[in-house]
Amino acid sequence: MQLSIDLGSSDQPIYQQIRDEIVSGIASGQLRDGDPLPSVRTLGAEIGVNLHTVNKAYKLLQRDGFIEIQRSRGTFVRAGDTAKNAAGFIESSGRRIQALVSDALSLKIDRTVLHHMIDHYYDELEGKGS
Amino acid sequence: MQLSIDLGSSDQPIYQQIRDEIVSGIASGQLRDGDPLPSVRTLGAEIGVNLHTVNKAYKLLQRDGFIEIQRSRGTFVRAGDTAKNAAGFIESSGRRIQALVSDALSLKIDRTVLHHMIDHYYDELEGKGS
DNA sequence: TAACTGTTCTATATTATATATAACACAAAA
DNA sequence: TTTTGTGTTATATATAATATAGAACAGTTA
Repeated sequence: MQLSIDLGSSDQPIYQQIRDEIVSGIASGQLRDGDPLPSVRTLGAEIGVNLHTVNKAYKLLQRDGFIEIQRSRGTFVRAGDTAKNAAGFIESSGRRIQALVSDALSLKIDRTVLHHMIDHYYDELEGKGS
Repeated sequence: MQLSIDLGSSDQPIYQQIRDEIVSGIASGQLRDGDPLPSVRTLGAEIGVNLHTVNKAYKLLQRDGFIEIQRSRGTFVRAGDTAKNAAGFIESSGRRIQALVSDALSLKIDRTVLHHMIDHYYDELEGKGS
C-alpha cells in the first residue's frame, strides 16, 4: 500500500503529522494488520525528512500499540480487527460529525471547544478502563 | 465572574491553555458579552505566569474576535449573542459527543482521528464562507 | 497626582524540533 | 562469507518556540 503523507499545511511538528496520518490510515483501513511500513530511511527520503524524525513518529505509534517494531526486520501495522470496522466508522460517522460541526460553527463555537469535549470523554472512558 | 484556569495538566503551551479556557468560558456562557477580563498582570499573578504570556493569549483571542482590547482601559468579552446559545449547545451536545467517543474508543480509534475529522469539516464550512 | 491599563523593548534561559553524521547490532539475502 | 537493509544509539549542531524578567512608555481613570 502506498503511504501518502502531506507536510507543511499543518502547524504541528513533523513527527506528529506523520504519526497522525498513519493512525488515520489504520483507522480508515488503508493500512491493515500486518502491513509493512517503509523503513525510517525510506520514508524519510520520500517526504524529505530526517530519519530520526520518522523514527520519533514510529516510537509514538509503538507506544500506543498501533505498530510493532522488529529490530533489523522492519515495522508492521498492528491493528487487530480494528481496521476492518474503523473504515465503517468513518463512513458512518461523517454525517454525524458534519452535523455537529455545523451546529457549533453556526454558534461561532471554536473547534477547540469540540476538541476539548472529545478529550474530556476520552479521558473519562479511558480512566474507567485502567 | 471568577475565571478559573488550570495549568500543567496539558502538554500545550501556557498561552494556548489560557486562550482555550477563555474560549470555553465564552462558549459555555460563564463569560458573557461585555464581561471584563482580568488585566494581564492580575491574571498572570493569579495563575503564576508572566504578564507577557497572558498578553499573548489575549492577542490570539482578539485576533479571533472573542475579546476586545481597549488600550489603557482593559479587555472585554465580545461574544455577541453567541454565548447565550452556546451554553445550550454544550448541554445538548454532550450526549452526542459522548456516544461518538464511545463508538470510536470501542474501535480503538485515536482521538486525533476525531480531531482531524472535525477540523476537516470546519475547514470545509469556513472555506465556503470566505 | 496616583494608580492602573495595554504596549513595547531588550535580554536571557530553557525546551522542543529537526537535521547531520557516524557507528552499532542484528537479520536476511546474495 | 559478504552484502544489504533493518532499527538503534550516540554526539553535535542549528533553529524556533516558549517563558520569564525588568524597565519604560502612552493613555485612561479615580
